[in-house]
Amino acid sequence: MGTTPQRDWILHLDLDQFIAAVELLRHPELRGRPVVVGGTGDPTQPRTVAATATYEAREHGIHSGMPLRTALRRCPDAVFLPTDPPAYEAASQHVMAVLREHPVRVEVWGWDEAFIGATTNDPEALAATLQHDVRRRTHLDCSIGIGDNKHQAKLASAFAKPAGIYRLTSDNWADVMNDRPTDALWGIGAKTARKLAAHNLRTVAQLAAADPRDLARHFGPTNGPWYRYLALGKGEAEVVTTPWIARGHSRETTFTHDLTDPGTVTAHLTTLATQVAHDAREAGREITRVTVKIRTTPFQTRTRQTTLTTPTTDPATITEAAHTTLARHDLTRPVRLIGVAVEYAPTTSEGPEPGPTPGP
DNA sequence: TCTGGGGTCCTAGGACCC
DNA sequence: TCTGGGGTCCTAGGACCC
Repeated sequence: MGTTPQRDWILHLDLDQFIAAVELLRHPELRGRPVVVGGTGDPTQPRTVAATATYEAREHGIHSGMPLRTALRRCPDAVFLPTDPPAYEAASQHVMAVLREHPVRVEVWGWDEAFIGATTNDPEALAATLQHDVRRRTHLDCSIGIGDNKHQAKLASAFAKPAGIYRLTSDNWADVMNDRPTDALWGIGAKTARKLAAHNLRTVAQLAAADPRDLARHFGPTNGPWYRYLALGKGEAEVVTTPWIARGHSRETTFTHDLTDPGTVTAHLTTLATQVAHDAREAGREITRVTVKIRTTPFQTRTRQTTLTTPTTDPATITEAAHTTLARHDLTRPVRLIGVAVEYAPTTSEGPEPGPTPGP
């Protein structure tokens, strides 16, 4: 029989409709109905958006990110459920544990995604085995993309939906990708696609053929050449199984009604700063920088930051830094959102790690 | 469609030092 | 007196992703 030699592959597993799927497992009676998950589940609450919507809800034009009030208007019969992050975390961990029982390397990428490194001569057979096992053990469907690197595998899993398997490697990259718009690439969004189009770079093929020096001039020394690298179907191929070490942490709140009283603003800031300091202590991390984010009525967002003289875990120091940073904001307009973000000192065990994005 | 929350990385300009 | 060039750190903003 035809023997294909073993080699390394990157798989990308994407759980289909993850949040909706978890909710439907808990509420089987809702299967087949339009369901929208978001916020506290109250669709009359302003400034709350959908985390996800089932296929039945999508048929009414509802999609994730849409305000719940709009979703309610489009589909008054829809069922609205609150988000339950701990439930999704638990379901995610179950899936990841199932994957790790197989002879593969698993890199968790959020709740509903994972990159999988494997050495095999039949990646489709491996993908099918993983799909069946995840389905059998967790009752969740997933799509799996197969590639030579993470970028290819990630795009392939989208082509595999729903619950399928798709292979996108350097062999078929040009055939599959060349005529697609540049924002089909993982890392190029609407804004960058528009800027590229202004330079007559509309398709993946055009971007791949562009001069890297021109790209560097127009889009920056790192990003410009990186875009072409993406268009050529290249990407990171190393699967990192060690847990991710966070660079920082943040908490923010959008108020259903704008704050106009300065005392209320500072009170909310204290709450957020205390929370963030507590989170950092919980994680055993020292804080080096504090950023205060303010969004005012015409949806204008501003940040001010303070670098601490000494890294600290002391909540009083963090809260005080947040307040002096807030004082540098212009607070003449009603406040829609307050956020506090902190940056962590690198952990002593290892220095700064290379990020998941850009590279050469 | 009046627009969430939590992350990561890059860029550009200015300060400051050698 | 007027000039250079490099390096690093800090700040604010922006883009992208889940």
